[in-house]
Amino acid sequence: MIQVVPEMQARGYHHGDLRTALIKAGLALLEREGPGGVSLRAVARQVGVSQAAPYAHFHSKRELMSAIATVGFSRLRDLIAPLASDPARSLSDLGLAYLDFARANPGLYRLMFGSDEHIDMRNEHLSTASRQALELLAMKAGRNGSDPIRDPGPIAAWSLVHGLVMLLMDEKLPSGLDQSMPAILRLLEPGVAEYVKEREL
Amino acid sequence: MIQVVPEMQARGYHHGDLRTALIKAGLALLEREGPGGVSLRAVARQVGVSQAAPYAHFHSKRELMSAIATVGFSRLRDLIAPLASDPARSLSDLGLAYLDFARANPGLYRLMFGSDEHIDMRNEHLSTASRQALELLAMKAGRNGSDPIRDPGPIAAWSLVHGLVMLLMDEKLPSGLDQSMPAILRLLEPGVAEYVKEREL
DNA sequence: ATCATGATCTTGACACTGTTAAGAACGCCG
DNA sequence: CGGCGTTCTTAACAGTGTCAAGATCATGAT
Repeated sequence: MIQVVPEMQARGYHHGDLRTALIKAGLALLEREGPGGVSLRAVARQVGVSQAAPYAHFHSKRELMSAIATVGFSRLRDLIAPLASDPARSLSDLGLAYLDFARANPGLYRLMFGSDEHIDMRNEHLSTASRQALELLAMKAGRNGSDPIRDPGPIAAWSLVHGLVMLLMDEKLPSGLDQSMPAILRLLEPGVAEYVKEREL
Repeated sequence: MIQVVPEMQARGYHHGDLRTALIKAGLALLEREGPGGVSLRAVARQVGVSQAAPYAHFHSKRELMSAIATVGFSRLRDLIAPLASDPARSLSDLGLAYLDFARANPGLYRLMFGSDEHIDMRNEHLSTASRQALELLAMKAGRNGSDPIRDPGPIAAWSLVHGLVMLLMDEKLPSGLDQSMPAILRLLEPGVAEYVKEREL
């Protein structure tokens, strides 16, 4: 027997692929309960191992959560990548796609873009996955060659969408706003155009 | 002796004013550690009472946190109240004041406007304090008589400022943006004006 | 083929958390 | 002065993240 790759052989003392199983179970629990509701022990229970088993693969709960957030950023990148970067409609279209992602994965979004109490942005995999997704997003959203640091346009756009996502998820806004989203997102475009014209960029 | 109000008599078996002392200590701990770092036992320890003492004044930790958030909304209302409601500059000025409040009390802001895992919006005091502050804010920001439900302007404005606050607090944005804030906030005004003109309001 | 080694997993424990029960100490009203 | 309700303490429970010790397994070296 020439090393049968242990796919899906969850029987016996050794699990076989505990690391990814923990991440998958964590993702499920995350969407069901939110970031605060994920407990390492519950994830282990779900997978059918003891409470301390995860520590063979993650130094801490925070590291598991960081791994989960990492797959979140990969998903976001894959979702953004095929979108056209039409400079005219890009802002609101990108905003809608971003919004869809957040509303389809609220727990994951909160984990990725919330406070760093649950994840560790110094984690290498996480920080590169995050950078890749956000740089792609900035590339599709910004005018080519603009300085994303000083340019208020992209910052305002991201803030607007992020704030909208958060307020919607936390139910701080009245319900039934779904068809207003495009109009809300487009409100920024005249201001950005005007800013660009004034600075003659 | 006509009922000497027990101010500041923290000695003996009975504390004297434990309820407000807990709220005050909770506020301090909240700003030092964030909402997730506040523990009922730590607050009790700070005040010098046993772990179960708070339960004479609050049914649960969530109720203490709700009381803390309530003073947060009162503070916000008092801070917004004296501001002029100049319809021309109101949006960005209000936004700057709101932003100042959030950055001066990041833990409190997160508690007030974050997810409802820590506070209970069905709490009567909290919901009225919240409503008062937000209605005042909407009144100062909105055109008089506009329907705040369907009008995308106020929603976009709140979302923009809230998102900006969150991204700044969570250090997702590059540093040194302070002087860009007015420009960022003003980016919404042309779009709102245009929207109003189109609808001929 | 055996064996040692390192990776993986279990059991048991520790300190911490929110919360409740039982009872002690206190202020106040009759 | 006596009872009573409020306030507070101690003790306990289940849950958490984390670590230490040890058991089990897979695999490479001999």
